[in-house]
Amino acid sequence: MFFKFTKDLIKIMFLSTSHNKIDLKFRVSIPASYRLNLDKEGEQLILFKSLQFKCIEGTTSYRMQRYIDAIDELDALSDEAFVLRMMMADSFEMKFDSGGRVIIPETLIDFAQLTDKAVFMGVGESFYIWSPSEYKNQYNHSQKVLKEKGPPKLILSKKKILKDIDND
Amino acid sequence: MFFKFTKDLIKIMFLSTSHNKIDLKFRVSIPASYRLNLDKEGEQLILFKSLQFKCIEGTTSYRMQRYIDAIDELDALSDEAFVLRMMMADSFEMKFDSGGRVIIPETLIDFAQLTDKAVFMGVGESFYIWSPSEYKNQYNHSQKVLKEKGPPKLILSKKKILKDIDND
DNA sequence: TTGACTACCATAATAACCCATGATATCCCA
DNA sequence: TGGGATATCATGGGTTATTATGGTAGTCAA
Repeated sequence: MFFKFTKDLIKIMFLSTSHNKIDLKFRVSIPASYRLNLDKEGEQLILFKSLQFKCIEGTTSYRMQRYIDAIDELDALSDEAFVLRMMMADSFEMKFDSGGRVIIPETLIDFAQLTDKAVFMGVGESFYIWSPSEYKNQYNHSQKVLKEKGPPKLILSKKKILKDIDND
Repeated sequence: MFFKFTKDLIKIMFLSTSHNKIDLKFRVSIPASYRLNLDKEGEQLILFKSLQFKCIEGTTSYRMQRYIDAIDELDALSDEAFVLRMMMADSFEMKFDSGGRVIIPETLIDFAQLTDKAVFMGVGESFYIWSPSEYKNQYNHSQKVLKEKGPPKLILSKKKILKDIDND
C-alpha cells in the first residue's frame, strides 16, 4: 500500500541526451521523448537560465512553481532572494510549432553561449541545454569524478543497508 | 505494511543469462523472463551506461525514479550530483515491438562495444548487457576470484540479516 | 512596403508497427 | 511416461508513422 503510494508520486522524467541543430531563426527541436512526457502530463515547458551552470534549464510549470516557492522561503530582502528573483525573471513559457520546435529567446541563447548546436541533457525532473563545448566540460568532469571516486554510494536506502552489512 | 514495503524493495526481477542477436537495425530481443517481470509490475525498462563496467545496465523506471529523487537531496554542485546527472543523461526509456525487442541507442552500443551479439546477465534488481568478449572477461575474473578466495560467505549472512530486517 | 514573426507544408532518415517463420519449450491425454 | 499438438521465443523483413530540419507563404505592426 505504502509502496503503491510512492509509485504514484512518480513524476515526469526527462532522460537521454541528444544533439540538435539551432537554425538561423533560433528554432530548435525539443527531443520527442521530452515532448511526449510534457503532453502526457498536460504540462507547459518553461525555459530559464540555470542557477548553477552556464546553460538553459527546461522544466515544467509545476516544478517552476516549486522553485518560486523555494525563493519565498528565503528572507525576502536578502541578496540571495534578489539574485534568484532576477534569474527567474528571465524564464519563458515555450510554444511549439507543428514540428515540435521552439524559438529560444535571445537572452537565453546569449546566456548559454549557444550558436548552431544545442545539447539536450535529461536529468530527471528537468533538462539542460548546453553548448557542445560546455556539455563536454560537464561530461569530462563527471567521468573524472567517477574514475577517482568510483560510483556514488548510498544512493538508494537499500544499497546503503547492504553496504553497511558488507563492511562488517 | 512495512513488510510489504521492504519486500518490494528487494524483489528479484532479473535472473539467468542469455545470448541474443543484435540485428542490422540494432534490434535485440529482451529475454522473455525479464519482460514478464516488467509486465507483471507494470514497469518501463530503462537502459543506461553502467557506472562500474563497460556494459549497459537495465532497470525499471521505478528504480530510476529513486535515483532522480536522490539528486534533489544532494548539493547540486557536489561530485555525486555530477555523476548522477550524467547517469540520467545516459539513460533511455525503451519501447518494445510486438516481438519483445528494443532498439539499443547508438551511444549505448558504442559504450559497451556491442556488435552482433549481446549477453544478458540478470543480477536481481537490474541486468547487464555485455559484449561476448567483455562478458567472458568478467566471467573468467569471477571464476579466478572464486578459486583464490573461495565462495563468498557474505551472501548467506547478508540474506539472513535482510530477513531479520524484514521481520522487524 | 519592409522587416520580423508565425503558422503551416516538404522531406530524408529513422523508428515503430505488423506479419511471418523456424526452433524450442510446454501442455495434455492416452 | 511418451510423443504429438500447441504455445512461446528469438529473429527476419516489409510498410507505415514519426522525427528533426529546411523552406515558404501569410500576418501584423511601423
